[in-house]
Amino acid sequence: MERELLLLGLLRQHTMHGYQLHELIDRALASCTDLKKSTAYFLLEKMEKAGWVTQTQTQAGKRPPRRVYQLTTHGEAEFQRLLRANLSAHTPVRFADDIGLAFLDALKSEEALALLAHRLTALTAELAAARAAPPHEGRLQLLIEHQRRHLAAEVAWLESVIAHLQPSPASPPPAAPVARKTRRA
Amino acid sequence: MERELLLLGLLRQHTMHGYQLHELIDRALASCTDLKKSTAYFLLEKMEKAGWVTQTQTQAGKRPPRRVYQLTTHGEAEFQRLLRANLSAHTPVRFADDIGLAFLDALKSEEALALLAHRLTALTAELAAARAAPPHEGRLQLLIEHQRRHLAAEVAWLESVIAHLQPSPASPPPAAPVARKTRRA
DNA sequence: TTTTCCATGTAACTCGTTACATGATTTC
DNA sequence: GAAATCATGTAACGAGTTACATGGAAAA
Repeated sequence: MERELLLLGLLRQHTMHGYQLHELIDRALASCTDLKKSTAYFLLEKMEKAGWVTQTQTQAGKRPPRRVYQLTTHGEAEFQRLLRANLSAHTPVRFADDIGLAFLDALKSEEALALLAHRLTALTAELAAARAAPPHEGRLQLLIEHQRRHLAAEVAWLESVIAHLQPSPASPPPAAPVARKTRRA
Repeated sequence: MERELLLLGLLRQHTMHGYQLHELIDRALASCTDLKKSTAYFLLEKMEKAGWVTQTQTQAGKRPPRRVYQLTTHGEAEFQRLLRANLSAHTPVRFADDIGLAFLDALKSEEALALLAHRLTALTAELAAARAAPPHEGRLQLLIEHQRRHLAAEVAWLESVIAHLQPSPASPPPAAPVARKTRRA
């Protein structure tokens, strides 16, 4: 529901059309969240059907008319509801790219280190990008700040993993896939 | 692909059936990742079709036969491929529950604080749970450790947000859908 | 004049979850 | 004898992405 919340929250401040919303999110919030164009359009349509927003066409030359959206009273109520739900709950974070760490020993430690070094580069670049982003108005700054803190912590973490990985030797696969005899109940 | 990687990695160590895999993940890795039963079964079937694993039935009384899976050579190759991809890349993390923070000003600060306090409770509980989890073998411990570190950082972050939120007064909705006199940019 | 930007949309697809169904077996 | 556990599955749905299609306007 957080995408709906985002759209409603933005629309609450200014009426906007889909392209505009997508662009705003893509520019200002790229480091924190993302919302594909198709998703934005889809969601806006859905919210209109649900009566959360209304739509007003404004023509500009002969291009596709802008569908400018505006919150309804019902939409405002939904916003309040979603906001409270969002603020009061914590959504656990899953680190998809941690899974590989569980199987580090499947690789020679040199290679593992090289791969993690590569990851560290990517991570550092992301942190740099997040730091480079211009300051944002009001509470938006909170999100950016959070992301920065988080990324910095991730860099530190990854560096420590790499550091602790140095002294271990190579280990070949533990249980070969060809093995036949092995059976377990 | 990280779910496939996880299954392959576990199957590489011991041959196992779906129920067993799900249980292992649900018990040992609950704080780091999750994998629903249906997903596990589905993935195993998919991987079998793809030739990454083979399946051996073992009957136990009259219950549904255990389908015990084992890596093939092809599966081992895939595992290696997925592992490298996983280790070398960084997957950006999105904090879904940050969105609400952007719109904190839509609520009276008392209420915002109460909601965030509620979130903090949930977060603290999660941290406690992560800390309570028993130590795990080998590299698995890395994941647990990461999650713990992360959660601790999140607690600190949330506490700082709450602390900085204290001194600000109430602010009514900035641009009401019904159109009031009050407007702010 | 060619590229980029504006502005919309649709269809197919992937991934994963929910909810349901089955039936033996062990535990209380 | 009831409840939890073992062990499998299926069907429907939901959310979101990808890739595609359209066409005028502005900028290079």
